[in-house]
Amino acid sequence: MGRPSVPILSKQRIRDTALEIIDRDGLSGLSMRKLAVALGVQAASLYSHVATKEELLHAVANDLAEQVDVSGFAGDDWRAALATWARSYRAVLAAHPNFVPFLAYGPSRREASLRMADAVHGGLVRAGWPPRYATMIGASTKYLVVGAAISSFSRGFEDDVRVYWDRYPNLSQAHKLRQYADEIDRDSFELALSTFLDGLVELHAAVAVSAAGAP
Amino acid sequence: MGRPSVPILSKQRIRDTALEIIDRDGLSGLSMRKLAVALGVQAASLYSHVATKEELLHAVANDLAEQVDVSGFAGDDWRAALATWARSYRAVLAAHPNFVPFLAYGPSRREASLRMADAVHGGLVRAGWPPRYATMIGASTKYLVVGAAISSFSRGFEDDVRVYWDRYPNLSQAHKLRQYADEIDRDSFELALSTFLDGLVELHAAVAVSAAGAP
DNA sequence: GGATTAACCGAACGTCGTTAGGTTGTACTG
DNA sequence: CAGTACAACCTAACGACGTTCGGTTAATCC
Repeated sequence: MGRPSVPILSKQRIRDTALEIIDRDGLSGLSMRKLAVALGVQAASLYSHVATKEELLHAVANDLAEQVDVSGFAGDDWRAALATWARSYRAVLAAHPNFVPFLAYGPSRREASLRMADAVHGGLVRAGWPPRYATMIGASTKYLVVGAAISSFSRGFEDDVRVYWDRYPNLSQAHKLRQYADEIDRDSFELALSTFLDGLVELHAAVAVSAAGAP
Repeated sequence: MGRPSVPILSKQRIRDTALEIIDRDGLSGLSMRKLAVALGVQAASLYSHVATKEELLHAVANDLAEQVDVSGFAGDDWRAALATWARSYRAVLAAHPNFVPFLAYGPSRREASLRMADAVHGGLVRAGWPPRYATMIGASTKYLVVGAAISSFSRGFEDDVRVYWDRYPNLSQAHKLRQYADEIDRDSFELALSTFLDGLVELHAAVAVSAAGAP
């Protein structure tokens, strides 16, 4: 066959198609061969553009991290910025539930994840939080988001639904159970988030460095 | 050849050895062949005791879930029970960091997980929480625990920060270095947990069903 | 003591990620 | 404008994986 007149592959197209397959067939449903077929190519050809499957997945993760909204940390309302960040983060993960488990392997070497962490930390310090608190708050919020994503979206709610079933016998229709689970998940997340942020507001008054904070 | 005089394998020994390999070599470091070698047996022999590798991993997960302490929910201090549960849950996951990512696939059909969820839910309802709040509080707490476990134990970005720390000025904190990472993780978790629980105490006063709650 | 079953083995199947080496088109060099 | 370099795809194969099939032998049951 040889080289095509116009290139068939590009790193971006490979990443996009990989995410499509993951969304459709699950994380373990993605193989380099299946990905190659979806791109109209042989599996070996992918390795001209991608070093390894794992690197590809990290690149996909990086694309997703880029979609998280950290713009709020440029402003002066740190509570709103945290809330926006957390909800946006969660929304991105919820849009690709099958991919969430991969994030469990940590944000190693992902540019966008580090940029995100940097924006959060900088915004909080600028709002008067001592650096150590800024670090902890960023970590805690991420715990909530990632924990919610993993516990909820990634196919695990089947058994939780059974528990809900016992507690709420009026929900006897299976299709409503799914709806209800989503609602419970969102409400649980919002409960934890708002409780956490409210607590932080009190804490801020006690520990904030006023020099960098209010005008 | 043939059947041994005294059985070499047992389900429990297979599970224990599998967890040992995961702890040592990581989740992807466990293969049925390697597991068989560790047990002094051929790979095919495992399938007399275990239907599939995934089922084996779920069984291991079930063993771990059994170690989580939900005894507090038998008492009448729901806040202490929640705190004990969360810390115990986290400790179990921290003891087997390489296994945490598997939990991302959800606790489907794990008896011990269901028992745990049931104990939590029952304890909270007995303390006067409306069932819907009991469900949400259980979910929220689990978010925190699982999120903390995944974000922290399973390959955090301590090493990478060393690589990137000149490029991201807000991240160049000594807090992120490896020797402080564990401390930061624990403190972040405790910050989120105590803030959450404190918020719940206020909420309890507003929504609790007094009939079932206090004496 | 003969049949059944439990426990392990050897060999194989199909799939996986990945690599080596080929072929052909495009782009640059003299 | 010929020649070379390289880029982008190919075919073929490697070793490891989860799993299955059909043995072989020891314990167990009637």
